[in-house]
Amino acid sequence: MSGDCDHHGHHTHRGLDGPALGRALAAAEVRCERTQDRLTPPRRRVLELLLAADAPRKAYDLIAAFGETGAPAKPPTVYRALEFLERLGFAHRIESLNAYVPCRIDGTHAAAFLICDCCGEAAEFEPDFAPQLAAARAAGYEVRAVTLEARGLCAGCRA
Amino acid sequence: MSGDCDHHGHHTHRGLDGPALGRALAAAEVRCERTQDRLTPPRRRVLELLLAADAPRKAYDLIAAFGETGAPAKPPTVYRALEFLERLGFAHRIESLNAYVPCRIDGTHAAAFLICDCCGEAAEFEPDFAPQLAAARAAGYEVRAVTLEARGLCAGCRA
DNA sequence: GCTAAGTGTGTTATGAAATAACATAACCGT
DNA sequence: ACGGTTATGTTATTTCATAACACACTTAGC
Repeated sequence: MSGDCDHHGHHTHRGLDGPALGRALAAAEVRCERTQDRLTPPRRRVLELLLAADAPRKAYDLIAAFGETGAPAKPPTVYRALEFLERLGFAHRIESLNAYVPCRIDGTHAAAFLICDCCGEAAEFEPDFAPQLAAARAAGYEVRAVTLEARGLCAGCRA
Repeated sequence: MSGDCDHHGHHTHRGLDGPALGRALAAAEVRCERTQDRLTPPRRRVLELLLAADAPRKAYDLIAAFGETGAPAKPPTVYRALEFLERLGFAHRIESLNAYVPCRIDGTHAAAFLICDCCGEAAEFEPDFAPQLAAARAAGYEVRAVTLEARGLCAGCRA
């Protein structure tokens, strides 16, 4: 599925680097300071890896890439960091991919993705969950978090 | 999360048994005959286990429960059956639970669930994905399947 | 009826994803 | 300094899922 797509050269790199990456990390620092949360080195490193990536990243990819010197991390290090980042809304887990992306929209407990089955890209979009939330309320549910994952083909891979 | 909920005795059993179970299986047979698909013994057995369950069922639970005599199945047997049942719309995988439920609504490639973090129940509801599909189209995506999973508390566990 | 293609199953083994459990260290209010 | 709380390091294990290959069943064409 991911990686199937080498029949086009259409992929814009979404990963951040250099100054843009630094700014994003700095912004995260600021947000954490405000809420008294601690963007510790392992958390910051995992966020950096997510922000720099062009596509959803698997936990074990992050584990392998964790050490700047090439040394891998231990799994709990990365899973704990991911848990923190998700909790604060800096990252999302894409369940149907077992992979993680940095949040690109900043809606805290709701996320929606368009996932291309051909090239593996996952585009986050602003979700309008009004009808679903209404249905949930009608059923007596108190909703705390919602995720939507749509699988299909992106514009580039359809062509 | 699942199983946390013994503070109420409010859970209606949703699992089918006896005649109702037989009718559901017979209906599945008919649907398969129409489309020239084969509801073979292992597929039928896994569907039966799902239909009889009161809650989402894990793959390895199904594996353990597979044999009528207590003998477990081999993992591929069950995973293949689940793949078939999902493909035909008889079952859904709930990604955030790594678990499976029988389809209770019969909308083929869309599914939406309200999942109670307290008691583990997963209620399927009729999804209205119009706003999300519109957003996808606007982004140039061709959507093939959508799933939505809302986590929270069911009416019983809120009380 | 034979046979070849396609589909489904049985089986062994392995790979991938996530967490349990416990020890150690850093932070922070008093 | 102290004790509570939060975070990390480390080992090991558990849970989830699939690869690979042999065998069996169905079925369409001959």
